[in-house]
Amino acid sequence: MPELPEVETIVRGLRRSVVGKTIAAAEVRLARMAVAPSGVEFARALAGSRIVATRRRGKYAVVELDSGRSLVVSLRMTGRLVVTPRGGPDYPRSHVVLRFADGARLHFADVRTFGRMRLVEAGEAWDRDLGVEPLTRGFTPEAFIGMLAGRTGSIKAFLLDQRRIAGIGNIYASEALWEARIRPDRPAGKLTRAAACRLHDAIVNVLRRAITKRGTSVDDYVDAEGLKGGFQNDLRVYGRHGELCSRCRTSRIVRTVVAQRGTWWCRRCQR
DNA sequence: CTGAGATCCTGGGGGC
DNA sequence: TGCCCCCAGGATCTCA
Repeated sequence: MPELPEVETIVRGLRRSVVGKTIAAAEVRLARMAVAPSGVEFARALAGSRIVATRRRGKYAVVELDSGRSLVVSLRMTGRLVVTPRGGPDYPRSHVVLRFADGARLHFADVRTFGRMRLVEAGEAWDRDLGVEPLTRGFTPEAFIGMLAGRTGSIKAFLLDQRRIAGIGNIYASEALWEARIRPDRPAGKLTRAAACRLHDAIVNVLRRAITKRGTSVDDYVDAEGLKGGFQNDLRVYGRHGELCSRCRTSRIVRTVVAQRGTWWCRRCQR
């Protein structure tokens, strides 16, 4: 599942490979893919535009066009944005294709077709419901503590809520909670100050380390070049139920369900 | 406001 | 071993 580090890696790859290119044609091959505006209008609006920048907001990839509009891409679970060279083979399950004037192509491929593409106008507040970016100055320990106050839901659910902090998904929520030694089902508002500070640091650290390793490939994720990430080798709990905890080396990692999501943690280390 | 459940879709894992 | 069934999972919408 592409989360913040994976989308950041994709966006950096796109920055190198497609910024400056002009879209000759856009093709929506699978009609039921959620593309806005729909159908012919989407293709017509993109044709002739030049890509001027790519960036990330939460788990969204943003492709900025010279028209001032932006193409906002949500990859959900299995979405991919992969660039193929002129004359190269087609890409599997490529449901939306941007063909550039130089022959290269940007593929929006998605096995489960949950991904979405949306063309937004200049200045449109498409991200108004997204919370703070965890890797910016605005995400301070004090800000985090303030956000937690009074929240009765689990800290795991809080971390997954994109309206609070944008970009954390199931993998990095589990990893950050392990690093901070906090039970995933603890009520968010009940964390001690010290625990909240540990979690704040853990979130920032795990996301940064994952970006350094170009993201986590546990199932479908690949970057814009079609390459897997490397952070799956650094995961301490996610998907590792039954294995000994690498910190206490006493307790085995368990899998429970918290906030309707599979959650991996160490009963001994995380309180 | 807040939390829970349904929804979408398919590969792959678990169960028999 | 092989086959079939079931279900995870992010965001969004509806409902209590």
